[in-house]
Amino acid sequence: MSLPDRFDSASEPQLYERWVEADCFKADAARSTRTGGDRDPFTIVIPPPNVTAILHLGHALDNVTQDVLIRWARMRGQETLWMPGTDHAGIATQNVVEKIIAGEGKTRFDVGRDAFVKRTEAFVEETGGTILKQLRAIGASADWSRTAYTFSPELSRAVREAFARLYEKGLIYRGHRVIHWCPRCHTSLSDEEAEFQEEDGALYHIRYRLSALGSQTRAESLVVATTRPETMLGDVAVAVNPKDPRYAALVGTTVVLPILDLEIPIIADDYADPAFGTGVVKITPAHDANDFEVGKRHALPMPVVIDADGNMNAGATTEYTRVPDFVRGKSAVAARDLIKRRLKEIGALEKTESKRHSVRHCYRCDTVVEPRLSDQWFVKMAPLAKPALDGLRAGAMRILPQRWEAVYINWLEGIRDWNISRQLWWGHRIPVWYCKDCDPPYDVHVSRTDLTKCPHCAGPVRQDEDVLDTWFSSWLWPLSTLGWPDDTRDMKAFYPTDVLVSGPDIIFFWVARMVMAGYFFTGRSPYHTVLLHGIARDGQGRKMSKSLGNGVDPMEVVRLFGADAMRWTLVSGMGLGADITLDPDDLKKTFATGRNFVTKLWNIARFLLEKAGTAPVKRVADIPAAKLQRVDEWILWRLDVAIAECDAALGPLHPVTPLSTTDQKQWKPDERLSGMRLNDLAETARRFVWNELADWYLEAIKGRLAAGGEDAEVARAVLVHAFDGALRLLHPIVPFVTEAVWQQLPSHSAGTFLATAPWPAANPTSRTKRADEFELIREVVSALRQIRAEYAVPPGSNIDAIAVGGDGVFREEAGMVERLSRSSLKVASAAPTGAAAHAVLAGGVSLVVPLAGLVDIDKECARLTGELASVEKQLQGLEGRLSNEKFTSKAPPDVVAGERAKLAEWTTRRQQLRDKVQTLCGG
RNA sequence: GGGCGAAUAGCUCAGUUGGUUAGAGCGCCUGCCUUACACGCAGGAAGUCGGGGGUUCGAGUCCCUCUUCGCCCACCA
Repeated sequence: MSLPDRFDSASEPQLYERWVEADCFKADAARSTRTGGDRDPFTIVIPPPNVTAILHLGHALDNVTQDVLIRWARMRGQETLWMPGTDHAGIATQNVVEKIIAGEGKTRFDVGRDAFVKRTEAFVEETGGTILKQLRAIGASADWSRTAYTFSPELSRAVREAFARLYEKGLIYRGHRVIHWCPRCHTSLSDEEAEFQEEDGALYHIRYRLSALGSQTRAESLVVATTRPETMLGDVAVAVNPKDPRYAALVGTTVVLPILDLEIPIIADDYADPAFGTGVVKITPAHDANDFEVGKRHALPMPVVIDADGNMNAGATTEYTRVPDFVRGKSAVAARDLIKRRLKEIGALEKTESKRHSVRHCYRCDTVVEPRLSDQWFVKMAPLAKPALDGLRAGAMRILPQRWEAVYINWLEGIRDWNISRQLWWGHRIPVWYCKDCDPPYDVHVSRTDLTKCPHCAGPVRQDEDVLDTWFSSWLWPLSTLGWPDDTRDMKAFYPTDVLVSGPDIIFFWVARMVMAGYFFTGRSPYHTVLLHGIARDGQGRKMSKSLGNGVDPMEVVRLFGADAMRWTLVSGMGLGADITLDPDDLKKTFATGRNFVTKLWNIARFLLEKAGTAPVKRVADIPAAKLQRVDEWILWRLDVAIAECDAALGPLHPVTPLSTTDQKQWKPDERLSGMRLNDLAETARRFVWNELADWYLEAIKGRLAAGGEDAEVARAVLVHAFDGALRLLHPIVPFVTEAVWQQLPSHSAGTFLATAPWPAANPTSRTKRADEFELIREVVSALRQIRAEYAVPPGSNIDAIAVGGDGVFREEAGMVERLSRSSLKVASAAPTGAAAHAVLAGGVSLVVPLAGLVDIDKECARLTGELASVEKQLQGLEGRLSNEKFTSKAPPDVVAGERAKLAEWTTRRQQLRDKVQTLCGG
């Protein structure tokens, strides 16, 4: 039996198919302990990618992280569900289709609503879901039989139910106020969707002439500062602070709005900050959220001067008189220049100064958003935020890295109502019908089913034209994908879910809102752990993005090196929550780590199959301890160390301490920060399989395997066991190569998969005296190799080395030393020689290598002396601490005991070093 | 205006509650095509842990401060 030279990554899809055919990824609600089954559930819902998206590195990073956790949980014997699906992505998808239509010289309005929606459906049908296929290619072990879609009939039902319940509880209302409006997308946006960007702008100081000429002693004009002079056409007042003595006398009088020559009042309002500029602020209620509030307080008119396209016009229902001909129809940006020029001409422009300020942009198309007065549906958020805050504080949920908890808390504490109306066509139509014939309060009807006539007067009804914010369906995702609002088996078996993996950029959009929805609709947090990872950056540290074209294409990486190589590189290179930098210009170098590692695993398997064969092996547990060699005990011990460290890296699957306030569990403070360190898992497993199993164990048993007989059987059994254990630890990260190799092991039984094989358990007692002895042997061998390399002892010639240790402890291992160094190293005699000796000492066994003529004694002495000094220093510290009353009385007893033990250990070490220095340096 | 993060070997990054001589991968140097692997093996060089101050027996780790870069939040007229 032999394998090809390299793992063929082109075989990954076939492996994937076999998992799917064997239903390895399918979750069974009946097996969940919550429905009377015998396995604890473990659930992750995927952050649904946009249905038309194609896989980029950010997705890869996010989904590989989830897959590692999912595969780990599955091996831990959990009833594991990874819920896959896509998001209809209202605004994003609509934009894509609009762009296509634009290529035909048309707008969506030319096409018409019904035809446009049909067209978008067809587009999604045709191009959608590509990303799900790509997720398979990177090994994502999701339960595809449950694939969900936010716009499916089932999930749409959940959306309506959620809307109706919130409305019935008074948490959804229609609001008339200034919202963020994207003139390009032609829709309103939530606060979160209108992102700030720093820009260079200007602050224009405009002089408003006082019309109250009665008070002759005052200056006859006021100066207001604005970054948006074009909005002055919509000014209805200027405001000063009521406490500002400079203007107290002017309150109640009027100023003349330049250009329009309209008289507008001077009002007093706390909103005006005396310390800012001149302390006078112009009030444009229709085009500024703050001004709108002021306008409401003072019952001011709210003339609209900028239309839905962002041009200088009023809405159809408003008078045009405020927009003069010279700017009418011009864009706001163009109007700014024209207004500026006109103000200058009439001497009303006092001055212009440059100013850096933040301007809101549409998060989907980057257009500058326009504050706009309109009617929208809002969700009242404060009542929803409360339980989400309490839940985090009670430990029902944790966020890793923990620093994001402050961000989450800060946002929820200052939460504002959520505008959920979008003036789009692609999305869930708002389930509200209006009846013209009824009098209020019967004019608005929220319904779970489509209405064709008014439930009160049976007259004709008209459905709200708007659709819901995409995130209004997303925030229900952990519920809706499991069948909510019905009390389904999946809901019972898998809700609440366990971990949510995402990027910190959507904490507000999605993560926190899902928690709010979870508490509101079910009384429970939808998950107990939020794991936030970093973002992918290019070689220059720039965020990878489509627009910059600086991204690494994961599918290209898969094609070149295989999914495992990519997964390994990502997982091992990513600290908890840290960004990862990958150079898109040198994929070979960037992914060398993963590619090399996969090949190494493959080659260990080749060795095993060629040298140890495929004949059945004994279970290690059935081998009498006396038959084990030192190195066997050593590698078994090292395996247990690796398992324990991997377990520590991943932490607990879920919290176990009951939380009295709900039926959920809570994280205890000490476990709250533990686990989820996937890079530690990778590093620990790599060290074991490469630096211990391959570098030492494999080399050590070559002779034994070749010799055959009973001892060869022992070595075979231990080798298979140790490698099997390593493959289990590694499988969550590199599922393909480990599965391929694992199925070739002599211990494999037909029809079983590593994907569903049990996670190994560490035996805490496997460290033996003989295992420790092998540690010493490693040290000795390393020392000899060092000498050989440093002094260029030719491979063919001998080093006269002497083993000391009384009972010939090293005799059998000496042969191994010879093999390991691949030279003719000989153990010559059993007595130490001369003062010129380099000693490796430990545990009462020592080996002395005479170095006459080889070692630079001075150099070695300097090294030893330095080491001694540092040991002395450490001892001094320990002694100081232990003689400190405060420490010994206040520190926990086990800590003190630990320090005492350390002191003893270090004292011994100091003595050994002193002896060495004495011997070697003669003083 | 407020807050957060980053700065550790040539490069990309680990470094959990302070504690042995600060680690890994890639790159580099030396020697090896040794029958699993040159995508490899053995050995090696390379770090004032951003600067300064402080706490401590002991600081990459804790405190203060400064510098540079990045991110988030805010009614930045």
